[in-house]
Amino acid sequence: MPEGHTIHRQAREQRADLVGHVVRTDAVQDRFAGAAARLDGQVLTDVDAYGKHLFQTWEDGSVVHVHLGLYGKWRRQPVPPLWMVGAVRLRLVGPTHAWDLAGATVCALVTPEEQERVLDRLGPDPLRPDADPGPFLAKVARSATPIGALLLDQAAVAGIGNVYRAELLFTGGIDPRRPAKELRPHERDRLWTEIVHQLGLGLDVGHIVTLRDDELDRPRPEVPRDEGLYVYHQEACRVCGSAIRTTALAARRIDWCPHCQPRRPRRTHEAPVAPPPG
DNA sequence: CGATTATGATTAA
DNA sequence: TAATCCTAATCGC
Repeated sequence: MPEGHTIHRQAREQRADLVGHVVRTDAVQDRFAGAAARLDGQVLTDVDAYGKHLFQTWEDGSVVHVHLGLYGKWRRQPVPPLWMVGAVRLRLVGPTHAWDLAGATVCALVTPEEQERVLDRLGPDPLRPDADPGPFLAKVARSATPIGALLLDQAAVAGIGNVYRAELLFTGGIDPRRPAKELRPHERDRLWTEIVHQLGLGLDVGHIVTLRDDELDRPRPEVPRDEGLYVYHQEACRVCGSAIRTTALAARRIDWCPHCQPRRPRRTHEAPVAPPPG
């Protein structure tokens, strides 16, 4: 179940396996049979990821657009491919490895213009080196939407999913229910830094692992946990032990620590206390 | 073996 | 907000 880091990882692996090679295709599901037949025997010239969207560019200029959605999966196996799991919609067979696609929300043959239209709808992708945080920061500063909902809006920032939004707000120390525009400038900037850092870590490691700065140089505490997460589907906060709270935001569950993510930003330096009147 | 849940997103109401 | 697309793992009976 993929967020942006997964898609970028798969794009990287497909580039290594398939780009520059003649690819044989095979479509098990009828709905994509025609497209697959057209691609069969062509050289795959590029694979690239934007947010959660994957684009494969082929020799004749056509583009395969894939969005895995909630259930979609790419499966990689050696050549010749021996097994087939589920309803495989598209099979790409390269010189050494084959890639099977199943369950994707989107698998379509598009033109470069249609690809551009998809990209136009996306906010900056933190996993792309040229990502410009400007539009994201401006949206946060302007929007009354809860920040926890805005992080799932792919037009605001591309590639964040339900696990990352919860974890990023934890490492950023922000209550997900706070209206975006009420974040302080340093919290906005910090949030973008966290997004770039944590998704980049996920891309390198191959799965979601969030790390707060203060734990970077420290062995992680031996607390039972799923996949090294701070709050998502956790019962107690790994840092302070508080009971994790859960609610729905943008129609998805979100978990947060009421102590590490206070509703009001905690002041680094307490304001001078005014002498009591009278 | 059926019900439930899931790292997504669009469309209709 | 709800229904829908569609796959797979997990859990309860």
